Amino acid sequence: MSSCAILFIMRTPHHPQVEEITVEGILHAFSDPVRIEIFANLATAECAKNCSTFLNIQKRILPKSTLSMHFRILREAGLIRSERKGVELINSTRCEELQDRFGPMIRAIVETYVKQQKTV
Amino acid sequence: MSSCAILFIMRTPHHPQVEEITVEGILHAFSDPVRIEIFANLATAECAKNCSTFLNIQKRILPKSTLSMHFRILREAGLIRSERKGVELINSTRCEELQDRFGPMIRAIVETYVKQQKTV
DNA sequence: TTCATTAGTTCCATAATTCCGTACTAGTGA
DNA sequence: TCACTAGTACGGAATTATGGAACTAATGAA
Repeated sequence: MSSCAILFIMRTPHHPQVEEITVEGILHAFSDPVRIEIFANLATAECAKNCSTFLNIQKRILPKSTLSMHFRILREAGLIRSERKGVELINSTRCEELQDRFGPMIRAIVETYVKQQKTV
Repeated sequence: MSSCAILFIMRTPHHPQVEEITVEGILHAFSDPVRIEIFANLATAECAKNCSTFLNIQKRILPKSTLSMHFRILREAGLIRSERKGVELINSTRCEELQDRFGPMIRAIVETYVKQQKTV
């Protein structure tokens, strides 16, 4: 049973319950330029995206392991959902679930960030 | 002239121009529980407060040097203004200056944080 | 003056995080 | 079975945070 749990670590990554999500956790996740860029991109995108979409981000190439870490932090903060589809991990925001408690805050952050990026 | 500048380092701490302030900087400043607590407290307070007001915060006693660093980060992110008044440093938010570019975001963050603290 | 006191800052050694190269696992398709 | 692709785990290097001790700057009393 425990070996089974270990086997599944790479299959279904852990997502916190909505009640476990905190403002501090969200703000820490957003405190990195790469992560807020990823989230803003996912939030304004038409469809979910895999991790490798972001290997090129903010004018530099990120190592896979670094990118993996950024996705883990966004996931553990409760901001995104990652689902395995074949060999890929498909990422989307959890905006609907977060709407009640964090909706206005997250929307304001993303809007302000996107507006800033346009002017720079 | 340069020695004069050095002399004044401990008198008037540096505050960035509004144009220099960034979303990432603000979110990094807010990513620490102590700092968001300080800012929320200043934002909802009737009057400006000195640093030592916060030596006791979040159920623990902070060393002066740590507190000093937290204020510096809030200041350098452009979130607060610190003005010397005698032996004290009087801190207040820069909400009015920030209103145009960051008002809605900061308000949403503080509101969400304050609401969370009430329920916990 | 000089001394004591208070409020913050700076310095620096240690602790904790983050970053990233390498080796790995898991799924797919030939 | 093998090669390939997508992503994770591990561990050391680089960076950042923490906090004690020594410091500066203002004030007020003797």
